[in-house]
Amino acid sequence: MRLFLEKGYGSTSVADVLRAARANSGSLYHFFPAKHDLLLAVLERYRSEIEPRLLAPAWRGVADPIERVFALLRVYRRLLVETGFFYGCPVGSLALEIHEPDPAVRRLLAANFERWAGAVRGCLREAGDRLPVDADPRELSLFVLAVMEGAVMQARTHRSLEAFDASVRRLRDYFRRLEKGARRPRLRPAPAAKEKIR
Amino acid sequence: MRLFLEKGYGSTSVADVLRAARANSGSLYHFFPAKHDLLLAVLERYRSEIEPRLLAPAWRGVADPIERVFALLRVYRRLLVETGFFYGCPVGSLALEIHEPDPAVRRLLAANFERWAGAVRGCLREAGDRLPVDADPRELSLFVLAVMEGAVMQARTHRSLEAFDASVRRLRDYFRRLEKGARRPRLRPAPAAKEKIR
DNA sequence: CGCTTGGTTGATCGATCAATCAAGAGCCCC
DNA sequence: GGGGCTCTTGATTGATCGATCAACCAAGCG
Repeated sequence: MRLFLEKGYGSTSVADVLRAARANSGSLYHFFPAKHDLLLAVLERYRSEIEPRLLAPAWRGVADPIERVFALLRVYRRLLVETGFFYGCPVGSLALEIHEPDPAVRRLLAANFERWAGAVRGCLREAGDRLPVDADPRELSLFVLAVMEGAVMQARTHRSLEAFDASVRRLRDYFRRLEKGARRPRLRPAPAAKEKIR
Repeated sequence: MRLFLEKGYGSTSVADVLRAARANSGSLYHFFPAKHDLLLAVLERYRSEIEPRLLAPAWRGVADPIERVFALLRVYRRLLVETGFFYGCPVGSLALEIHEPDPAVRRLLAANFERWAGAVRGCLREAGDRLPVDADPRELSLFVLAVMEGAVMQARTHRSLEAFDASVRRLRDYFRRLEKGARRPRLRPAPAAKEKIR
């Protein structure tokens, strides 16, 4: 996982993996028939770790569903800073590196995106009527993912947070305007009869 | 350019280039000291072609500056469709593939982003007071680039336009709300005293 | 005609690539 | 103690990688 994140899939040789894992080629190939299966395993693990290793820490102490979206973005910001713009979103990097139309790999990349966006979607749904009815949570979640990936890409390229911070700020502005626009239908600020979905 | 776009830099062998160009290795290395310089030349050409080969056709017949932003996004949408989600943004793909901190390559990638975002920024400045004063054109242009790159990434991964269209729709919604919010200060629709910057 | 310059040819280099394989090690059950 | 199983060892394979090189070619010039 570390090597694919740092050097990408194609530029990581099996010898690199063997050295880092202090294993012999025979052992590796006993469990993974080909290098390709290593990528599949990495992508599966990323997917399974999105919830416990990414979302859970990011949302610790953050109850507000919309704030959670930005808390998630803050994790990527911190990752960029702490690694000197070396690590970005591993899934995004692999998604653009893999050009071959391998169905299994693409399905796993899509599953990673789907879980990420699905989590954001959950937040937006939880936000309920704070957002306008025409702000489809599904659309919005895909939009947030696009902004994150594009922002991380620019940050890594420029080795600067400017584009990242600018993008997050504009996204924040959008959400502010969405919330302001949603308050039109019901003007009563009373939180008493707030119906709970689910 | 075609090979780097289709297979990426690392997965394109010099032999691939030689075959496609019907040249011999000696000839290639006479002009390009190393494969690395091939990448530099490609990135320089991309940068110089942004204006004539991307912006000019995209904006033909589109006068409205804000519409031009979305006309630009439409080019990427068409590219995705016409190539069956094979081609995306070449600069974005290379930006995420190149992990080594090569200064020359990174500078050229950044220059490509800068020119793209700069063009969008020009549109936004031209839009003038149709946008709120607090909507910094620089921030907005980086935001638009992030959305484009993230949207293309998702489209290629899912082999579907859903995330792309959703992202563009949300960006459109954002601009609509920005325009609506900007109309507050000056309510007169008279275009007479419109001062022209530069 | 000889000589220079700019470019071409394609075999060849050592390194590295992903992947293989025969041999053996450790362990459990009988 | 011995068979059977899982897993490890590491040398080795053939292909491919980026890059080099001496030889060659054609146009230009005096």
